[in-house]
Amino acid sequence: MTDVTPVAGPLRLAIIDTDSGFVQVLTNRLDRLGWEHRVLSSGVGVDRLVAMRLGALVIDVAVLGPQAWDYLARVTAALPALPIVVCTGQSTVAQRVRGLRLGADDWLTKPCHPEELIARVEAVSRRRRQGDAEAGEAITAGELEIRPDQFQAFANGRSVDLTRREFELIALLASAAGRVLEREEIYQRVWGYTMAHGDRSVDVFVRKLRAKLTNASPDWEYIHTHFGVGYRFAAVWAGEVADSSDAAVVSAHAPAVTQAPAEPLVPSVSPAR
Amino acid sequence: MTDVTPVAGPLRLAIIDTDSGFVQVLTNRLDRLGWEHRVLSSGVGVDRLVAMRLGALVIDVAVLGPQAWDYLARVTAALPALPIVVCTGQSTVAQRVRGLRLGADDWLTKPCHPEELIARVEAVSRRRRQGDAEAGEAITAGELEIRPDQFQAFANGRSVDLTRREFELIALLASAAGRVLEREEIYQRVWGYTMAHGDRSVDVFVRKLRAKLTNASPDWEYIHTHFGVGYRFAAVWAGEVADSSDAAVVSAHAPAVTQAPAEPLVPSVSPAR
DNA sequence: CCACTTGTGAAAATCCTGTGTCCGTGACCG
DNA sequence: CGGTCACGGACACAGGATTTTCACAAGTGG
Repeated sequence: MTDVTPVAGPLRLAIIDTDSGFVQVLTNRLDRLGWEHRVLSSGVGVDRLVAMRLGALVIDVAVLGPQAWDYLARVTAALPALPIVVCTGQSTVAQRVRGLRLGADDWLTKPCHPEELIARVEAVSRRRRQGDAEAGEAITAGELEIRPDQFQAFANGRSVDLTRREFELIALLASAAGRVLEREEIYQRVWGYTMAHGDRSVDVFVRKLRAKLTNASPDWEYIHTHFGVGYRFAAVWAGEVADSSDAAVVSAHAPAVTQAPAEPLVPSVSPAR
Repeated sequence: MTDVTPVAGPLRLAIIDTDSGFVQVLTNRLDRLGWEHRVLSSGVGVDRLVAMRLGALVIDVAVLGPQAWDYLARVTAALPALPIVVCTGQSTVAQRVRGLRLGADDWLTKPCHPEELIARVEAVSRRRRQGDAEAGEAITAGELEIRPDQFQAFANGRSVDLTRREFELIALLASAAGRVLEREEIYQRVWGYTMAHGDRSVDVFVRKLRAKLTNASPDWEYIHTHFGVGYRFAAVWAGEVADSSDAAVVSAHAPAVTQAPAEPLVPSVSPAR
């Protein structure tokens, strides 16, 4: 059996710390692991953090002084999905509890071994990724095949020519296995940070996706809108549209019948090769 | 400032430890928090753990002796979604790294403050819920199935075509499992803010719901009015109503627990009971 | 019978999503 | 270095879908 759930791949992480000795040792280790990293000597704006598209953040709250709590709160508010490991000197139980409650995922006391820090970052990241479909497994639904290994979807063997964002969006929806996903959740998991009020990005990308999908696989509908909620992925055959008769009949009282045929079509996951 | 993502509610957790003093202090604190807990003095079979439907597991690997690693591996293999916090005495960096790589989410060294342990359990659980499908389980009553993952209710497999508010209302009522809910409370929990005096929104939505439900499942009544109080959800068979009298009387007052299986508590929400 | 509550139907006010267009950025190319 | 292009993101608008509000009718309890 699988004994260890490996972290999918090298992480990109930022380290906010000024302890040069510690940072030196740590970055050496990270280099050997092939992890991208960036060392910051002070709290940078949340916007900057967002732009870095981090996989995890390691932070010594001592660097931030009295504003540490506030900073931590702002980061976790803007990037709820970002794993945060606090690694700092002596601290009281109350401080640790406060940090953890504010959204930190782990709190490690210096001096500490870089290997342990890395293991903790991995442990936290592992949790975050879980829930997403295992990377590397193709998802098939209708005429569509979504291949994470290629960052691309195919319809009848031909590439749908999705951009990165488009691919991530369709992959997320498809991996949700028929569940309705709210815009907030979609945004947070694809874009990585909290959606600003009134942001229509998700809608816009859904439109782009639908356009490309309709083009590549005209007889199927894949992304369904749930008014006031969000979107749901499901492959539905839409080749024969009998709009003339039956639709009119029930339109007055039974609007539900629109999707009468056994709809709960869940995408099937097939093992990647 | 402010928002600390709170753990949704009390967790159910198991503690594998033999240190009676520590366990005593910890369980006291847990009781005050209202968390369900169970103390085990040795590693129980993985099947037993599965049956407990835990929200988290706290474990002192010292209790397990040399088989600790193997046990940890088996647990994480069987319950990859279960948050695990190791809380044990002195350990080496290598041991901690091994434990974390094996799937433990956190590793805390005794002696430790129960509050910190709790904060760490919360931190880990917070992550888990984020990744996991946070949608609760479906609720079934009469011909009706309420599916939180779809933001929709189904009657005999067909969608009832509820709007978001309608869905939230029926979901709230149904999850109250037969309790009468006052309008104020309903409004507060569905709309999110306090009801203005004279607002009839709840009534209006109940009416819309009844219309759609009657349409989708004519032989059942689901929402019952309690004059001067509020509404109550309960599936009641109303197919053949003997017009005489007794039948009507019964339907009006009977507790009518045609609910799903027998669960005194909420019908069926995921890990909670 | 009176004072209140709740059920109804429809109009009015809002909110939501689909769509088209425009703009800044960064990669690529001549 | 300037021009082009693909992309991601920001708006604005329009057509619907949904939610609120209102005025009344109907029902309940004392």
